[in-house]
Amino acid sequence: MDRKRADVIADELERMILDGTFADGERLDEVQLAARFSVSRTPIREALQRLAQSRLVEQVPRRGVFVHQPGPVELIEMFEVMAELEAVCARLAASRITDAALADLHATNARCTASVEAQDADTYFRENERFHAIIYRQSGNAFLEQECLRLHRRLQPFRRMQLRLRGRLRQSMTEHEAIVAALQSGDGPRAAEVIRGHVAVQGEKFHLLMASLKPAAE
Amino acid sequence: MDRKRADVIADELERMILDGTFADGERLDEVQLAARFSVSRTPIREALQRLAQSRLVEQVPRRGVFVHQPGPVELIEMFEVMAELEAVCARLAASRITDAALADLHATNARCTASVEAQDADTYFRENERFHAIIYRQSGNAFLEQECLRLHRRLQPFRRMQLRLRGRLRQSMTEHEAIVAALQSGDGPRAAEVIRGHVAVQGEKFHLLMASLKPAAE
DNA sequence: GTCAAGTTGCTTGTATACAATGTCTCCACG
DNA sequence: CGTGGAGACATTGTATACAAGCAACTTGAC
Repeated sequence: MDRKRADVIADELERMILDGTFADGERLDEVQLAARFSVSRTPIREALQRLAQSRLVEQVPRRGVFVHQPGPVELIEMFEVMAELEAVCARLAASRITDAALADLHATNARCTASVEAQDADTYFRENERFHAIIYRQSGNAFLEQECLRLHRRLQPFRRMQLRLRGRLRQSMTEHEAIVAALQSGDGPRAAEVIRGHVAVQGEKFHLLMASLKPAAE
Repeated sequence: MDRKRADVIADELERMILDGTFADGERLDEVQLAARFSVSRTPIREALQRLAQSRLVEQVPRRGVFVHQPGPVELIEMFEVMAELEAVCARLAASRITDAALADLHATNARCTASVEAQDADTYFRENERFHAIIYRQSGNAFLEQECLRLHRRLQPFRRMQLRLRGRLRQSMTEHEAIVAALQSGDGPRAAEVIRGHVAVQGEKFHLLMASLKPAAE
């Protein structure tokens, strides 16, 4: 499947916005971007519209598009929704999960733990993502799975900041173990409860992190 | 705020797809639509891309866009997610809801019941939508509220089909009362449980309806 | 000196022209 | 008679030209 240029530009712009290349509230000029990517305005406009639907930019008619970095409140809210969605996935998965998926969860968790020991951040994130993706899939609800993947992807850059918190990773792995154990025993409510806390704490930790990084901001 | 042409066209196309004007799998020709709306291809393309992000149409590169009517399985899944999302809203709202909102819920419910008696379907749906919107809002999570409104809007046309089921509306109102009662007493888990069933049953009823309407289909 | 109105310039929204690509058909060859 | 390839056609993707609208600046009057 060959993607059209507008798609790769949308991904690139998304990456740039999430990386902080563009400041919050900054206006994205169509012609500048067109020149930057060596394309015409049309693909740029398509890309910007896609970003607008993801709420990464705000489109003001006849004024332009402005990048919309989610503020602390919005982030907390998004993490709260993510936690609830994952809790639903876990609850449903507890009764629907296959033995193969359980084995996969165990293996993924092992690789995840190993990467923590090895301080291999990239592998950690890849395996961590895989862990959660398996649970989404095992909810047995393809629509739910898609929604979870979408939100997970949007929150990903903010999860990365947690690397700086000492001891968080080890605690996180312990939670993963507890989740798998609950799933294995078919205890849906418990799995939901554990994973809800596991995800929600990320939002709270992020909050703390933000507060400590820019104490005088806002 | 004056919307641009592409926006109203997107809404119009969305309405047409949901109304069944376009069959599932039908290709939407850009030039035909352009002629139909008396605009150029550009606004049509923008509208189609918006619909593609809502999964109402599928965009195949170099092939065109095809309407994607959600099948029975996908619908069941969407209703399941809707039920879970509303359950989360109710649980959160139970501890955050204001007295004013509670009064509003009571009033809305009263109007809803009255419209059932008067067999005023339009009023019923408007008030029913308001009822659920209040709960979304009272979750205290603006992001969650937006997501709920999005999904609710997508499922709306399928909810309408339930009018044909005798006695469903009265049952539905009884459930509304139970939800309000749980919220008023601050019983989050109970409110969540009731509203989950209230929404999930719609998916199941819909399933029955589909099966009874086209028994030999598929 | 200040306020207001007109004009200019820049930006977005729309239309059309062009390019690239996929598909379908038709003809030739095995 | 079937199959494969080449070419034409149709459709999407991209570029550019044009129109419309808003904002800011300048200029003139009070």
